[in-house]
Amino acid sequence: MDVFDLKDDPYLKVLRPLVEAYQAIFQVGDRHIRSMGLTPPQFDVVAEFGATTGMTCVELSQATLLAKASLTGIIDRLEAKKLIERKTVPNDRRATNIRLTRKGENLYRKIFPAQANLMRPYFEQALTKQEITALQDMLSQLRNSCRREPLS
Amino acid sequence: MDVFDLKDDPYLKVLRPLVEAYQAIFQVGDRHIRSMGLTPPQFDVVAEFGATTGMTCVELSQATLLAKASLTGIIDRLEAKKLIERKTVPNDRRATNIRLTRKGENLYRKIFPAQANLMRPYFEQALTKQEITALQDMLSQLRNSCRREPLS
DNA sequence: TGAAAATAGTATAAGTTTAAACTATACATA
DNA sequence: TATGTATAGTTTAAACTTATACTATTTTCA
Repeated sequence: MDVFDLKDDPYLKVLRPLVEAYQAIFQVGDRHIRSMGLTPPQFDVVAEFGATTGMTCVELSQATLLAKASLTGIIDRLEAKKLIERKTVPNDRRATNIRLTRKGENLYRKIFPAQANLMRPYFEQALTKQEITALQDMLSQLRNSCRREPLS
Repeated sequence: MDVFDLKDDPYLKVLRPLVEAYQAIFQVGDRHIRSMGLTPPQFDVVAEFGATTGMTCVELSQATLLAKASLTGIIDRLEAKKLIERKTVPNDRRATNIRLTRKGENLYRKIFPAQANLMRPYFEQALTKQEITALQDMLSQLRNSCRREPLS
């Protein structure tokens, strides 16, 4: 076990601000999403379909960062609300094409811009354009580092 | 609804890197935590008790950022593992003092430094000291902004 | 070709999250 | 002091997450 001053530990320094920012951001957004009758993961799915003509479950999983196993239930409930539909894929009987219904598209056109408009001021009042770019870069660095094996 | 180029939207620019970094960081840490027989929230609770002589449920909730209602079950399971114990508080019969058992302290002394040592290299290889400080500041800004009402 | 390996989607179980309501106790103040 | 209000912790129900395993298909390649 290394000798290390915990007050200077980069992990411990970033962890709490990261969790607090993450929670605060989603607390604002989630309240709005729930008021529209969706749960946050359900919104993620609807939001992802934007201009597309549908995706398979695996593609949707990659796009939304939701686990494949979680999607089964989320899609079930969106289907029950008649917001999306599952269709068979011609050349692969394992796969499913999932897409918005007419009703789902209407909801998308309403809820997605509203969500972006709701969140934008919180970001604009907190950070300059340069800071946004810097933040974006540092978070990407961190993500890449954690996906690689560590040096030591 | 504002006219706005979505490609420049600070919210949309930061959101995905934030979620990806968050997931990648916790994916590394969580694997380690589970290998020690704890779930991530259970680890958070054990880690929080460090040098303390115990806390109430509300204090623990503030310290760990876990919801009060979630803590009931988490504490139940940690108590079943004999890692923490609930004791009554002298002057307030509503409150409960929660603290590590001997067994829980031993686990804490082992698992907390191990976790910090595991995560440190990923952060050190991703960001300089200055960047760590900048990241910390920007995340705090964002948190504060989201906790305030928006300007507009 | 035909068996092994990979893939798509679903199922399962344990644990967590959220919002909401509820119980018991403490506090405030009229 | 009585009564309303706040607080601590728990409970409930619905949805989600994770790891794991399973079914049905497709792909690979010996």
